Amino acid sequence: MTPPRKAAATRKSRPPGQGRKPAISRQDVVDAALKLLGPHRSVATLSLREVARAANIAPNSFYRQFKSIDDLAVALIEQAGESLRDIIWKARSRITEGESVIRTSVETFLQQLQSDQHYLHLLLREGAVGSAAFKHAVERQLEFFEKELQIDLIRLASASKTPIHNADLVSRAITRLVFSMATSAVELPATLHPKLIDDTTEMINMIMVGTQTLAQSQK
Amino acid sequence: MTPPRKAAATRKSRPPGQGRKPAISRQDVVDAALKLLGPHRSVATLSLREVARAANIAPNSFYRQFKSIDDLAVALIEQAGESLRDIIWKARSRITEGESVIRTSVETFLQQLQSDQHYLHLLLREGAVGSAAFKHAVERQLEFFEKELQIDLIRLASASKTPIHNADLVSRAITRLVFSMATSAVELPATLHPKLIDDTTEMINMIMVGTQTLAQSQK
DNA sequence: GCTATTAATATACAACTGTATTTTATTTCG
DNA sequence: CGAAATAAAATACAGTTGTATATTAATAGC
Repeated sequence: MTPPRKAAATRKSRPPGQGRKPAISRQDVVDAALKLLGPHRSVATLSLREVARAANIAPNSFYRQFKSIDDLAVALIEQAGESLRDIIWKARSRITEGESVIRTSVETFLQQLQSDQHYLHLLLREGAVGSAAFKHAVERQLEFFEKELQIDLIRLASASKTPIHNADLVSRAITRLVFSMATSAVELPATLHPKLIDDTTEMINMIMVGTQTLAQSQK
Repeated sequence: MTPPRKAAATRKSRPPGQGRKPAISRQDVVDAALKLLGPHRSVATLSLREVARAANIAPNSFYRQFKSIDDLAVALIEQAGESLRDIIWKARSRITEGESVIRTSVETFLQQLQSDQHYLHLLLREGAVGSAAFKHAVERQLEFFEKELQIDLIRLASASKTPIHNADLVSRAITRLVFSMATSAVELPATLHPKLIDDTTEMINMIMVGTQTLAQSQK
């Protein structure tokens, strides 16, 4: 379908001198890889030739876009991160009502996971396997998530006069928890998703109550 | 009356009919695979031939011990689970003092991770990639961990008169958190481990305070 | 000793992998 | 146009993979 957003031009567009016009773009290769992947297929199992086949290019043409499969994987992760940031944004815009911030966010997150352009799964599962560059790329995206969450938490705290203790740890813990639970969701039948949402919400709630209690007792 | 019998074989003792004596055991193959693995090598990258080579057997002899590489992987996970249970036991025996239960446990966990017989890493990282059987095996070991933790939590709660709310969710959340943080530890230089222990301890502390506060407010 | 039974190896094969080298196609500029 | 430059494909190669089939080795019971 439509890739969520055009990837920021990581490569500067070369000055169009003379020569043959490129027939395929980096994004074409990424899209081909994405078609191969899915909730149950790991990026580690992709071979260069297979991706090239899916993109309808000769094996060697792959090298013109990426220097290796790992390079491709990193690009995939970065796009997944963008997709994730979209989701956060969506969740935020759905709040504002009198509803529970936590629950709404968790729901949005898991809904997006189901609708699935194969993006999120990469971030969920593959942070601990693969090349160093790959792992680092995943770590970076998670940190973005944590950062944004932390800002939200602080804003929320000052708005509702409920103090917060160690906002950085809170956001980190919540991030880890949500990602871990979401990973389980992928393997679960959809009928159990509501319970998983309940559970996750409750876990986060514990952390929030905990940090608030600690903040008050230290005042 | 019972005739003296030879001690039970390691795994499946096959009825000792006639025929050639086995030269290698399942465990030999597992050990060979373990030597290949390590904190930065995923089980997904093991090939049957490579394992056979490491075990000094012909590729086809592998099939006598395991029906596939996935089968081997499941066996690895189960042994990792046993190792994990040893760690828990060790952590428990180190408590009893007046020290913090949480901190001592987290410390023991991470120390074991460093000393490393390559076992734990499997459980930490690979729960979301690989075959369905493999993922299920990992999930099962994590559930063991959760179960034991839950029992501990309940015992602790009734001993210290501090009530606990949703002990199952608490143990699940803590398990996920610890595993996630431990996964990060593997990639981190050892100098940062103390901070990571501090952080993890604090996160767990938040959850504990949260559940206790909730339990009291609901009384 | 002979034979049945099992264990392990040897050989073979087709498929696939990553990449080096060569060839062809297409475009732009002088 | 023709030359230069670039993109893509074609060809080739050495390596690995999983497994099917056939062969050899060793043991236990008769």
